[in-house]
This record gives sequence, C-alpha cells and structure tokens, in this order.
Amino acid sequence: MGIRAQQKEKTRRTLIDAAFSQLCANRSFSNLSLREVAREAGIAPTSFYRHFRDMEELGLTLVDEGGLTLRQLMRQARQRIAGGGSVISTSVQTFMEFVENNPNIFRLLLRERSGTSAAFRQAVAREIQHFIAELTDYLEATTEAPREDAYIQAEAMVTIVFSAGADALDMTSEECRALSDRTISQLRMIAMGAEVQNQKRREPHP
Amino acid sequence: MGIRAQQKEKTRRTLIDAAFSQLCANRSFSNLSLREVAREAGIAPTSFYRHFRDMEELGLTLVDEGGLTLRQLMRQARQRIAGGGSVISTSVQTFMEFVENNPNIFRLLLRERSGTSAAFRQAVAREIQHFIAELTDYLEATTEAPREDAYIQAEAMVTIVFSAGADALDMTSEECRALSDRTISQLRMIAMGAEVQNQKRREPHP
DNA sequence: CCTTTCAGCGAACAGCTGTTAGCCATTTTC
DNA sequence: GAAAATGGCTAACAGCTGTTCGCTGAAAGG
Repeated sequence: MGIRAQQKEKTRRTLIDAAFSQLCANRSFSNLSLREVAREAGIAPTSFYRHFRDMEELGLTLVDEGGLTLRQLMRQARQRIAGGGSVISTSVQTFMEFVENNPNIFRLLLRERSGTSAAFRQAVAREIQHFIAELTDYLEATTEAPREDAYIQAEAMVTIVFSAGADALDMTSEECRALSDRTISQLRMIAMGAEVQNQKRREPHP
Repeated sequence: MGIRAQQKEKTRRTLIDAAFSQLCANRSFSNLSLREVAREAGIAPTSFYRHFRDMEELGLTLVDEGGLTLRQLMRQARQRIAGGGSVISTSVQTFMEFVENNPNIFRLLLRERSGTSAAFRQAVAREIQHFIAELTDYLEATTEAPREDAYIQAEAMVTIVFSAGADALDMTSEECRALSDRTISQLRMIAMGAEVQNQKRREPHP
C-alpha cells in the first residue's frame, strides 16, 4: 500500500476514534457535530469530506465496528462455554463485561436502535438479528425444539439480555451484580417454559 | 380562575401539543429546537420562557404526560381483563394498540430512556418501574409466588412487551400481528417457567 | 380610577453549524 | 522529470441557535 493511502487510512481511523471518544452518557452521536469530530481529530472541518460523505456515513461505520466488536466478544464466550461452563451465566457475564468495558459502543447501539435515522435503525436491527440467529441455531441443536419455537425463545432471551445491558449503564457495580442475577433467573424461566412447551407438544394427550 | 391564568394555561398547552406534534420517526426531542417549538405554537421564541425554564423542563412535562396516558390505557385493559379475558393477550393487544395509535408518545419514552439527560432517563425509568410494580402485585396475588420471584417475572414480562412495542414502530400491520403472536408466546414461556420454578420450590424432593 | 403585574413581542447579540471555493504541497502516474 | 491526482488547509458564506433587553397593552388588585 502506498504512503498516500496509508496516511489516508490513518486519519480516517483518527476520525473514527475521535467520534467514539466523544460518545458518553451526556453526548449521543446525533448531537455530535462534524466540526467537533474534526476538531477532536485535529484536522480542518473541510478535510472531513475527504473521508466521509457526511456524519451519517461516519455513524454507520461506527455501528458496524461496534457490532463487530460485540460479536467477536460473544464468539469468545462460546469458546469459554465449549470449555465447560454454564451457557446462560457465561453469556450474561460476558455481555455485562462488554457493557462495562465499552459503555460508549453499547450506548451507540442502544440509542441508534430507536434513533431518527432509518439507516441506523436498520443497521442496529441487523446486528441484533445476527445474535438471535446464532442463538436460534444453538437452541435448535441442543434442545431439539422446532426451529420456529427456538427462534421465539432466542428472541426473548436476546431481548432480556440487551435490556439488562441498557439498565446496567446507569447502575453501580453492586446493583449490576443484582441485575445479572435477576437476568439469569429470567433466562432460566424462559428456558424452562420453552422446555415444558416442547414436551407438551410431543405428548399432547398424557 | 381569572382570564389571565386561563390564557396562560391555553398557550402552555399549545406549546406542549406543538412539541408532541413535531416528534416523529425522523425527529426526536433532543434535536428539536426551542425556536421550532415556538414557531409551531405560533408564539415568539422569547415567550417560551414565560412557560418553561428551558427545553428540558418542557421535555420532562412531555414524559410525564406520555407516561400518564399509557398508564391510564393499561388501567382500562385491566378492566377488560376483569370482565373476562386472557390476561396476557389482552395486555399485549392493548399495549400494541397504544403504540400504533400514539407512536410519537411511545417514541418519546423509548428514546429518552437511553437519552443524554439523566433527568429524562430517570423519569422514564420511573414510569417503567410503575408498570413492573403493578404487574408484580398482580402476579403475587394470582400465582401465590413469593414477592421476589413475582418481581423477577414481572420485570421480564414488561421488558419483553416494551421491546415488542419498539420493534412494532418500524413494521407493517401484518408484521405487527406476527410480532404480537410471538410476544404472547414469549410471555407464556415466562409464565410457565415461573410456575415450574414455583412448584419446584414447594416440593424440593419429590 | 389608578397602579401594579405580566404574557407576549421585536430587535439584537454572539456563537455555533454544514458546506463551497480555491490554494498548496506532496505523492503517484506516465 | 513533467503532469496529474489528491489529502489537507484557510477564508468565507448563509443560516440557524439560545438568550438578553426593553417595550406594550391588557388584566388584576387596591
């Protein structure tokens, strides 16, 4: 790769990092101006256009990167599970660690999920669908439930976990532990309920 | 009440309604300017200050009003249930109707739940806690489960329903029906799982 | 009836925004 | 080595923002 392209990639990264660094509890992507990002990145406002058409394009890049980070982490969790560990509690623990260690990434996904840009909403929805799909496969393989039931169960579980992550953002670490415990209980409820439903389906007239 | 106070109350309402009317899929409260609201209400920007200290105060008023509207609706639902009807499907149906008929109110609650103002987040969290508390009471009374278990179950159910409402915002009415069905299934899973857990607690060694 | 109160107004301010035009220096291409 | 391409810059624009000030006319209080 030429020196030219290398430099370009470098400042592009600077812009992305600058944007991520400005996201926090009091500052969402939508009230983040092009000039602020450029200032934080140490470049002129006009140079922004050399890398992104507008703020929306930058935002979509952030969503993609954030989603990727989260997905990679959950892949690691699955390895931990394969090495012997409770599926539910390991997953919840991993997810809550992600939220605690990367609050800004999670805040981005959370906010843009219901934000004002349809493109953003769809991008986040895709990420979540990806999660549901992976969990559906897992449930289908391990519980032998029909695919549709597995999907419904997976959707419920992902919803519960995401919502717990959102609540965790405003909590102390003590409250977080209590929340994790409740979340695990809730996932077990869903798993039990699904199992019962599955058994009933197989033995309709006992 | 004097003519003076009457007029004041009237334009205050005009401001609130103007703000609500500007909320839509592409426009959240946070990127809504004081001047836009005043313009829509047909008053001078400076007159805004005669009614609210700033936009945040207006926003908190909207959250309170929106939460109240939702709560009143769900109270009606409980009457429908008392008059004979499935608890779960009646509740889901009522909630989904609310989202369909008042998308802007629901969008406000949804967005400010994870917004940049701590005061907003707390206000929405209070509304949701109110829901969970009411459902906890109901479950405790009807299932004879210990209060803590009832709370965990109620929290899971409210989470599922709220999330379904959020998803419904971007869906066609057909997709909405499918979503409602899935949501009902998920709530039944939770109810079944909770029941099983409760039975196990009572008969630890069969 | 006279005075006080006060919702609403217009003008004006400094400060921020996105975006365009054009220049410069350096890398790339031929 | 000349020519083209390109990332970054400054200057400048029109347009929007929140907020202050001082005025007006009508209602309320005495």
